[in-house]
Amino acid sequence: MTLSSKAFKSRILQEDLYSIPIDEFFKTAFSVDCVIFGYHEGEMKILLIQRGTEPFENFWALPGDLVYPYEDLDSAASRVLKDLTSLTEIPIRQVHTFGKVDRHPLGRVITVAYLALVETTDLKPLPSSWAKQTKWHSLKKIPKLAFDHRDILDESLEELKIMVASEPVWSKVLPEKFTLSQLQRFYETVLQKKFDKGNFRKKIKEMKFLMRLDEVQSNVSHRPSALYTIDMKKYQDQKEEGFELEF
Amino acid sequence: MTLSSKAFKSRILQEDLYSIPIDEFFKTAFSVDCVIFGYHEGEMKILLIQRGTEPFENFWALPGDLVYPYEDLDSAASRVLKDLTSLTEIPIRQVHTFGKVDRHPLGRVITVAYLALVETTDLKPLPSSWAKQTKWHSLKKIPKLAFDHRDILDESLEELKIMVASEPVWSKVLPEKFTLSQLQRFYETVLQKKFDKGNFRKKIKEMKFLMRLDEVQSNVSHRPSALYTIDMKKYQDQKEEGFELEF
DNA sequence: GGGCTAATTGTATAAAGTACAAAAAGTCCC
DNA sequence: GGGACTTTTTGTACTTTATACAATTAGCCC
Repeated sequence: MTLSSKAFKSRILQEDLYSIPIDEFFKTAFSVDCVIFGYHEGEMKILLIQRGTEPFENFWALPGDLVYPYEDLDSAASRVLKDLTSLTEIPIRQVHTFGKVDRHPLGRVITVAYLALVETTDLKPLPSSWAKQTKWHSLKKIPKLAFDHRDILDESLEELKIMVASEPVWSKVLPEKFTLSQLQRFYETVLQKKFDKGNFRKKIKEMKFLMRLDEVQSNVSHRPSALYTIDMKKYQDQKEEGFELEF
Repeated sequence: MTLSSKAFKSRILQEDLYSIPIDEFFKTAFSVDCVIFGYHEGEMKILLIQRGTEPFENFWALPGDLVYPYEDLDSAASRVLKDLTSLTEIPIRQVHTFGKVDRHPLGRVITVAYLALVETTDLKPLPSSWAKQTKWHSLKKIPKLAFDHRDILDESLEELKIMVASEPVWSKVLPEKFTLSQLQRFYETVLQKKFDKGNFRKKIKEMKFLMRLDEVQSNVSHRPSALYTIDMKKYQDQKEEGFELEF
């Protein structure tokens, strides 16, 4: 990273190959967009910002930002998430890169989509110069979005559905100690599908890192449920063998 | 796409937010790299080029190129594939985007990885100023690769394994009319796993777009096999319902 | 025709998935 | 304290799917 801009550009390009002027290659901007899913008690939402500038002024859009020159892609996505929710330590997942020439009306902007799953309540609204407001929207009632953000959202939701089969993505949205009914409700919300109670718990127990505690719910007007938690060590083990449930 | 470079840059950036000089954002280059799998009769290979320039001169690397200013991402990947193999109409699949700050020793280069699957024999070697040679390498004997290309290869192979469960990716590497044994051999090669003959054909027939023809092999010194082909219309139908086999 | 090889079909068993019911353990209310 | 109520938890009978393996078939070769 010590070359001058000009030297870097011409060496990267191996210039003799191209008749296009070098600088044309560097009019492309690179951004990340985050699909931040918010889950709370059977409701899935998504965090959107309302744009404060053209293009698409006043439209709702996925939060995103340009990638800084000395910033890893993943870090950029984590930064966007943190700026909006103050949350760190949230796992994020790259979904897809969207690079159609005309996806941004002002010029060439290639964007890498990331997804994250957090508790809905964790939001600290943080309007800024580029966003009039920030708001959770129910997944069932998404407004028309700016750019190709609707495609990005759809693809991210598909990815989330795939992820729940092999990863405890719910670890950040369920309480530290949770019941199997809470877990079932999460799966039913994500996959939009009802499960039989008995059969669900048979299946979910193939996740051997589910640890039953010697503790039960209190203050519920019915038989109290046993509480479970994740054994992260056992999860790592099972992850290495590779496992995947079918729902 | 009508703004001047300067106007575009500053508007994209919504400049008041940043203390980093605008031009710093445009020293990032982005490229596509193609993992071109070549299959032929039970052997899986991969197409590599030997670099003719620094960095990593003489190292083997995945073929790739910068994305042109007015070129879709997918088109860039198709172009790289076509330049090397003369093949068009080959489906390609985006795998992942690699964007670590230090992945390229000369500067910031973000690369989007694509995979394609073609017949090994289709190669037309095409050395150029940036590549000393182009060669198929057996998947079992990959040399040390330039940059982070080994990671890219590994991830693409995983993606290919996932794809064969729900897509007839083999349509371009098996003859137009093929036998179920040829198909089984393909799956065994990709998944590195042997299957029982009878059970494999029971399972594979869940792909309802497999059409048995009224035609058999000839000139084989054993019972001739029935020939099959793909019914693309039925494939589209089944694709919409969504299906996925387990291997 | 008999031998050879791989294709194709079938079958018996094991494992997994599904639907449904019974028993258990709390609270609530009288 | 006892019965009603609710949800958890366990179990069971049944169906479907997966697995291992054997029997039959259809061509070529000699």
